Amino acid sequence: MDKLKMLYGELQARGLKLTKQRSAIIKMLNKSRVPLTAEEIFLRIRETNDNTSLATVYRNLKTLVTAGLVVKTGLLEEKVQYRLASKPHSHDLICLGCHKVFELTQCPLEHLCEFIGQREGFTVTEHRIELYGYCQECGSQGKKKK
Amino acid sequence: MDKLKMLYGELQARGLKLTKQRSAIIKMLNKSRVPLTAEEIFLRIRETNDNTSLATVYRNLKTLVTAGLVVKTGLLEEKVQYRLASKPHSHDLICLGCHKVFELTQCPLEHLCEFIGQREGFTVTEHRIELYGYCQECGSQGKKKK
DNA sequence: CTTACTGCAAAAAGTTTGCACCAGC
DNA sequence: GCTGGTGCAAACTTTTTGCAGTAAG
Repeated sequence: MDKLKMLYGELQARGLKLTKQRSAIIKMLNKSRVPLTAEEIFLRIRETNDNTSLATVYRNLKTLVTAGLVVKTGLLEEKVQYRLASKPHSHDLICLGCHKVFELTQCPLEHLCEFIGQREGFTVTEHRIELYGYCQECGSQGKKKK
Repeated sequence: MDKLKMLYGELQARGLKLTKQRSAIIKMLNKSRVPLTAEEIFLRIRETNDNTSLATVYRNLKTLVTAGLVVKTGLLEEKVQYRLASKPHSHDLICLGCHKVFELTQCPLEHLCEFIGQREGFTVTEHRIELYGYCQECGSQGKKKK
């Protein structure tokens, strides 16, 4: 729950209010092992927090992405998904079987980035890595998905 | 133009026909330095190739993505974009200034992947890396975008 | 109090689909 | 010729917006 406090701090630092709906969205994303679509967030929030509108979810996701607290994913999926931005430089291991997301706490590119940038004459300011495959549980089944 | 031939071969190998529209889409993606949205492709194709429908562009993009010839990108942009799948394991340097995409011909993760996978108990079958920053021309301007 | 945030309903944007016709192989 | 591909228009899904009312700081 420490992470949540930090996030709330981030919000206030940017002059954003901490509304019931906004905090619900953040909590939901924080709780989920899997990235969520806007609609999924909406549905889950609604279970506890009665009248909440999908429009608000969209508005907040946009705000949070702009604020850098949330990132989009899901290029391999049908729909755009959202998840909390990870701590600086952790990346994702995404299981094609169960769709869980495992975080790499150590960035494998950290040191490579500068080097690559220099070689290509490019100033790398940000990077995104997604590793796809199968986690231990989904193991070698391989074809399981869908 | 060698690349195009290869792609066409890929198509036929999968029993997909090489229609005028399909080839136009591929050429367009091949020509562009920047990933394109479905609509952009449609508009550009239409300039030369009269009556073409947006629906066909969507259908083909879907087919091509499934066939593995095209990939989605654009998590940092508003809309989903498409580009030709790169040769096995090249990755992207994406300029935040001019939006051009530079390809890394050498995969920095190649050897790291297995290692990471093992350490995390994860079988990595695929990965996606996007490096963002500024290319030489856009250089240190830094704030240029928008 | 002030200003940002919200819900609702309506609108816009993006994507898919049914159908009759057409074109690669 | 057969089968998959296409254009068009309509349907659908996803996302955005205007507005009046509400709540956080």
